[in-house]
Amino acid sequence: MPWVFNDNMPIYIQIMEHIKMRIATGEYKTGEKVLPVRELAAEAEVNPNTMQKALSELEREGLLYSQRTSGRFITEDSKAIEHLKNSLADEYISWYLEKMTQLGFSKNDALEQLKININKSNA
Amino acid sequence: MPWVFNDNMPIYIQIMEHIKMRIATGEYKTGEKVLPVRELAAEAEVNPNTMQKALSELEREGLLYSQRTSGRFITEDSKAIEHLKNSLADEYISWYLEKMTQLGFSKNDALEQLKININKSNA
DNA sequence: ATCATTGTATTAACGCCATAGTACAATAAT
DNA sequence: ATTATTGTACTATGGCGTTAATACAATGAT
Repeated sequence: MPWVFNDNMPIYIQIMEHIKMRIATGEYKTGEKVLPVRELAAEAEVNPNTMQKALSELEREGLLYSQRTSGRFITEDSKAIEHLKNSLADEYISWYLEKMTQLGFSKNDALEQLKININKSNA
Repeated sequence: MPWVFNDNMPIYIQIMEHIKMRIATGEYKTGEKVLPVRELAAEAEVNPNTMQKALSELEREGLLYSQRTSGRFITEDSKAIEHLKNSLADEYISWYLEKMTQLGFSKNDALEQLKININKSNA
């Protein structure tokens, strides 16, 4: 499965978001070992240095930890993972409301437009 | 009113979005003259070259046009402006649904979470 | 003990973004 | 006619992101 990046944001930031998403949804499980940097880099078709940068940032944020030579693992702090999922969701909701408000929609309009879009794609 | 930028995207891209928003909402009206590059740059606290880049990109997209020395103007194509507003809204909606879906929410969950957030902030 | 695997560090090169400073061409204002 | 204003172009500099290539240290596997 190819990792998709866009050009207006640093790749390493997008990798971080990608991995956060996988942790938040439980696709990467608590304490689970992740693939070695070099393999992840190959999978994402990215330079190992770039992957390393993303991973060490995630480590700094406490979502991963590495053991010198046995590999790198997802945090065992399940509260942190729960918190991650909630804060991502909050982030997305706030962003949506903010943008729609800037566009001139009220909050209820923003809700309505979402409803309409969902119903449309169900038809 | 200070223009707010974040660090993970080129400033000129963010300026483009900022101005698109103003055009879409009608804050900048059809055919209206916009401030000279240098003044916009000063207002945004950005280098004139950066503002120039954003403006010429918007011109390439047909949202602005410039007359050699009399200044720069908002497009008079009101259909394009209407289309801009719709496509921005669609973009925001799709993005929200996509992210929430990736996080493991169903579309209806995404709707519910939005409702909850709106009610919370009204309380 | 040896070897492969792991995370990590370092150096070099290139491109894009942003700033700074300067200049020019066309036109509007006087 | 002269001047100010406008968009535009150009050069140089610095920083960050990305790739490439290489190397080292620690440990697990054999």
